Amino acid sequence: MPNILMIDDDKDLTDSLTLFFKKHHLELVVANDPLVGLDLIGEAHPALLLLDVMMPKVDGFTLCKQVREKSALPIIMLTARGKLEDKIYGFELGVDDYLPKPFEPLELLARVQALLRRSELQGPTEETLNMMIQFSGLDIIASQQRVNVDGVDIQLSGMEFHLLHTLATHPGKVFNREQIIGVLKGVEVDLYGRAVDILLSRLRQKLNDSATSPRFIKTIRGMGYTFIAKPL
Amino acid sequence: MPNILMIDDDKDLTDSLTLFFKKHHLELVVANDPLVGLDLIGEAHPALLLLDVMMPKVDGFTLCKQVREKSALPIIMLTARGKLEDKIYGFELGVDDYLPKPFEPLELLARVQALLRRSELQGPTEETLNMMIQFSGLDIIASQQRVNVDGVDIQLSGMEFHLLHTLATHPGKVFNREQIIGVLKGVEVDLYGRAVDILLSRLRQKLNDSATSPRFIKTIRGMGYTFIAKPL
DNA sequence: TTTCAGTTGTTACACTATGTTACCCAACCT
DNA sequence: AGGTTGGGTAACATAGTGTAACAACTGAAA
Repeated sequence: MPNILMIDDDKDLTDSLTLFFKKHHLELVVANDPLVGLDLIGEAHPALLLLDVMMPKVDGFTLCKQVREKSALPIIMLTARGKLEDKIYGFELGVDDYLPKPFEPLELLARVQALLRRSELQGPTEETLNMMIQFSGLDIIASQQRVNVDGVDIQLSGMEFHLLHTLATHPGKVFNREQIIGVLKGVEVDLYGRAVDILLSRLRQKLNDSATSPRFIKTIRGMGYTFIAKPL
Repeated sequence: MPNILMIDDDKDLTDSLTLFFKKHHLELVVANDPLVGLDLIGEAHPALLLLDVMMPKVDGFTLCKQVREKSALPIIMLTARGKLEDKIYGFELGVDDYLPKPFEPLELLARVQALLRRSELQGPTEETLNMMIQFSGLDIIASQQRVNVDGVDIQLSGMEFHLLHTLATHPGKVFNREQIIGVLKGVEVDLYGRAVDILLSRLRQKLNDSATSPRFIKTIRGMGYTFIAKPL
């Protein structure tokens, strides 16, 4: 179930599209405030971004630039400015498609699906392939799901790796259990037992880490867990 | 230099666009006859297809269908028929973008570049299909269906090869079992047993790979399989 | 046609990753 | 201190995966 983030201050539009997309088995996550939207990209991990141009505070072009600095997230730009120069400018910023308002919801849907179809075939980029996350005593080779502690390769299960990767890419950020479950399972679980704790416990064992005097993952009582390894 | 195939019977248009694209460092290969165009796809190995809808002999929709049966070649449809239903129909056939005539050449160029940008991230272009795919310890020669592991040629069955090729051209992408069955059989099947698992198991044996500490194909529990070989 | 070899699918059972329960301890309160 | 809460993890329960062994299919040769 791919989820799609729409950043647009027009609440009427976002409301009606949410409904429309749901009918077609797509989940639309909405941010009516562009700054909130930017945060949501990191949290909701959308498969595609629908971006309005004219918004208060930050305009869509600027937002687009910021997103593109970090990721190849598919973007469709929506705007009342249908002038050629605007379109060209949008495409130059790295937008994938540009649809002038007002548009038919069906056409938007078709374009969204076409772009998803195209980008789902996509593997990681060259940089991602060789990317390593390194800390003192801990190397994580993301593309191969390999982890090395103090020079020794260790074998993590899929979930353990995913969890470690998530924490390690956000050092210092405290994740609570719901967020962790959310990241690991996709977004929709609210009932869980101690699964996260056990997972953490097993991960620590394999990392040779201790709960009481942690080197990599620290427990924040009443809150969750956070990554504290020393940078290299 | 990516080359682009345009199939359109309007010679004035194709001539002027050829010139225009050349100015922008893109080579446009033209077929004014749709049947010739279909042949050219196999010969010129274009990176992208510009397709007119209304042509004598064969219409663009039919042509599009035929192309999509064989490949994921990026397609932009160009047509005077700008009605919603036409667009929807086009997208349903697997088109990537749909631009109503008359259009500004600059807009077409921007859309072509956007689509190339997107699909180049993606993995195999048509040319790649005939080339060698190489990873550390693994060579795949697609045109000859030959595979070499650590310097030793190994003998794969048709399905095993097809599977390996599919995974290897999308490193990092997780394929679930339905997708794998779909790719291998060409049909969407939802009933299946453990056929995929067995196929994988046999492939791993021949590749000298292990399920528990994989070098080439990793299992993602509850999801499917993904290719993780080290790039060369 | 039969026969054979190679390929693909099914069944069955072993194993592993993950989730649940339960109990204990540490941290944080009066 | 005693009590309460949240976290660590051992031990068990379950579901997803690996693969051996057999069955069915395919196509080529006899």
